[in-house]
Amino acid sequence: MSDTKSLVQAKKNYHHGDLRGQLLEAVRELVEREGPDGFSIAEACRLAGVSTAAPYKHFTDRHDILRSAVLLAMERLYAAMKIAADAHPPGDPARVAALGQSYVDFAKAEPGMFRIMFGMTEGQEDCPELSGVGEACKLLVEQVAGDHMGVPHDHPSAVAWAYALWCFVHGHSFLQMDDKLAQKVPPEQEARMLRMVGEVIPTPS
Amino acid sequence: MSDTKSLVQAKKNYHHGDLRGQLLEAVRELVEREGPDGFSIAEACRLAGVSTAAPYKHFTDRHDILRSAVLLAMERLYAAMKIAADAHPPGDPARVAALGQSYVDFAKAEPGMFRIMFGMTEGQEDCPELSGVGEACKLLVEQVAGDHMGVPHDHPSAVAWAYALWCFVHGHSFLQMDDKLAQKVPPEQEARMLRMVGEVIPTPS
DNA sequence: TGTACATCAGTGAACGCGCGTTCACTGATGTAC
DNA sequence: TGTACATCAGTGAACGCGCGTTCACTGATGTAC
Repeated sequence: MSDTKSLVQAKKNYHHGDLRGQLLEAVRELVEREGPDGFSIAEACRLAGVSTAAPYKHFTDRHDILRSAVLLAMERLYAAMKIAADAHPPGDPARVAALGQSYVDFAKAEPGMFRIMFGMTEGQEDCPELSGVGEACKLLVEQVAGDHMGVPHDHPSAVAWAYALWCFVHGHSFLQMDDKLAQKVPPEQEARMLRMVGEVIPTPS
Repeated sequence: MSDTKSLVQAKKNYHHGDLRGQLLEAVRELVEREGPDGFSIAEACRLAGVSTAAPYKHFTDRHDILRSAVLLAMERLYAAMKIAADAHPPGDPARVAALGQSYVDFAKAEPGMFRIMFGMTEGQEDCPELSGVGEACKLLVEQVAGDHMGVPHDHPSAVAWAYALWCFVHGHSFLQMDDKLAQKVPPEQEARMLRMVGEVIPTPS
């Protein structure tokens, strides 16, 4: 048994079980291990234990693979945010904090994918599925913000505050990944910061 | 006159005036035009109008070039932040807003370099000069925060609030560059948001 | 149940490409006399 | 002022490499009879 098989654990014989899914998983693994630039089709194939021609049975080209991997990651992020939001009743300040924490946790768990999701310029601009999940995330934050402020989710104040929240949490996520300019923030301080954010109740104007 | 020359405007004959500087400028140009990944030594040489071997008289390798370009960009960022901070008296809420605005403006003016500065994982970890400028930026924000709150720059509350400020502005910068998840924020709203941040005066604990 | 066949997910060899880096070289410049 | 020479920033050709993509192929699987 080669170590390639042990890593991805499949490939019974000729026909793969789910090569598409396994390739996307290989991409994720590579991006996390080697960094956002450390991904190539060849490497992913090696990881999945197939020839370099195999992916073209499931994807049109390199962009398609990366886009699909990003879409999956976005769905993971949305799922995490949803779970966090659902764990607290509307209006509970802890709900805002939990939502933010889920975002930060995702960035810490998958820094490579997170960077690609928000730092890519390559060729994933016009992808309706991607913008769909993006919109869903945005809506979720706006709903939590609206509940928090006691206004509908599409109230301008809720939208504005949701955006400000997002900025804050997004920036914190990036700075923690980089640790180039910023100090590492210990978990307690991070939690306290997010709790404070949840306690701010802007007055709707 | 080739368009290469017209772009970078130099190379009198054999000896270049300042090839080092011109290569770094070419990198900046390429990164802004083609995106963070669209940089190669070969392309930069083409832009500067020299052979692909020339850079090795000034840099040790690819990493060295990129690191030098990032360092220059960091110094531009610091200079912009310093000017913004110096334009207002200590304690003036407008000073905080101006500092934030300078940061956002830089990200908008040089999105490619900004992404590389804060998104690179390649090989610029152990660069004392880089961390030096990074520290200087951080100190500047902490000083502005301390002045704003009426405490010394190294007071824990100033440090914490400076970090929070940075998160917010950094996140906003990234979200505006991406415009994947977030709407484009019009300049007036951006200015209002930064002004509001400047009006928050956290009580030091 | 057994055979014939269509399907299509895989192979593996090959391609052209642009890259980073090296090498021996060349020729412009500044300095010593 | 003029000549000889050391310096060193440039050249241009070459290299090996890994990449993305293609191609004709092969063989496992499911279905029809």
